[in-house]
Amino acid sequence: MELSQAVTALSALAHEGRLRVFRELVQAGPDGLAAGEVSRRVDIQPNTLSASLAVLSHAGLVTSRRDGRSIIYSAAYERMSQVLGFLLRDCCNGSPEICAPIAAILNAAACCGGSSSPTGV
Amino acid sequence: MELSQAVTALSALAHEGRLRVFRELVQAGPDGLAAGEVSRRVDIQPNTLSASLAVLSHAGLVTSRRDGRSIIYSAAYERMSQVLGFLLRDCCNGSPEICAPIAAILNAAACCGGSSSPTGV
DNA sequence: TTTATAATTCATGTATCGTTGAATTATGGA
DNA sequence: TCCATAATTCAACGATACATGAATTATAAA
Repeated sequence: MELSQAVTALSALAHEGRLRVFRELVQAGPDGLAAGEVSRRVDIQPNTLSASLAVLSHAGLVTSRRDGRSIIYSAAYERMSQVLGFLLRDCCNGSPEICAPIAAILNAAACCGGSSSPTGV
Repeated sequence: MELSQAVTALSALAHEGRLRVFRELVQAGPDGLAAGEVSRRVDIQPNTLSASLAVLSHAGLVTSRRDGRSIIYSAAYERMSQVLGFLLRDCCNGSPEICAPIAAILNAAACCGGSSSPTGV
């Protein structure tokens, strides 16, 4: 991932409405949600939401597919992990002990990061 | 971490110059760098850099201390991990298998996340 | 005290972003 | 075909963010 791509993704998330939308999709899981359903859940007008989804989509953070009259949006989990990986890259250059706690917090937040041993922190 | 704090942090990082500055500090380690040294390394004018560092500082992503005529800036590793954790929270609600790859990438990026077994991915 | 260095603050002009109402496109059902 | 629903696009106005040059504060050395 390049710097400009990371900036685009971070910019997309650096907005209250868009961050709420993104997290709603992240929590919704891989099946995603119709735009109208997102609009109702986060209480954002359809046209405003459409602009927000366009920004997230342009940043590669969500994908979409049509289903009848609805358009279903889903979080792009892989892209999200690339962005987070970019922020962490070389984080402990020269002093590995610094970012060990970071890895621990991330393992805890990613509820399925059970591949790491809790005691190893 | 609250939504508004996350937005503030993401906004601070959603800028090419500031992101370069932040990563430079992340890679520099806990000892940090003097503002002037950062200015030289990322090739940004002192006054512009000062504004960037102020934004990062306000977002809690860097800390500073005076040393003689210099002011030393350091990355706030804990804050960074809080932000990343916020983005990941509840990411696999209902389908844990989805975010397993995310945890794997993060463990790889955080070079010291060696507590997880590579084969466990 | 005077001078030089390090960094910040301030004012300003420009550019970009974000929301909204109205109009438009696309699909499904009567 | 005609109508209703779902979502997007467009134009426009207001607000916010950015970079820069000049001035200011803080520290150290002569």
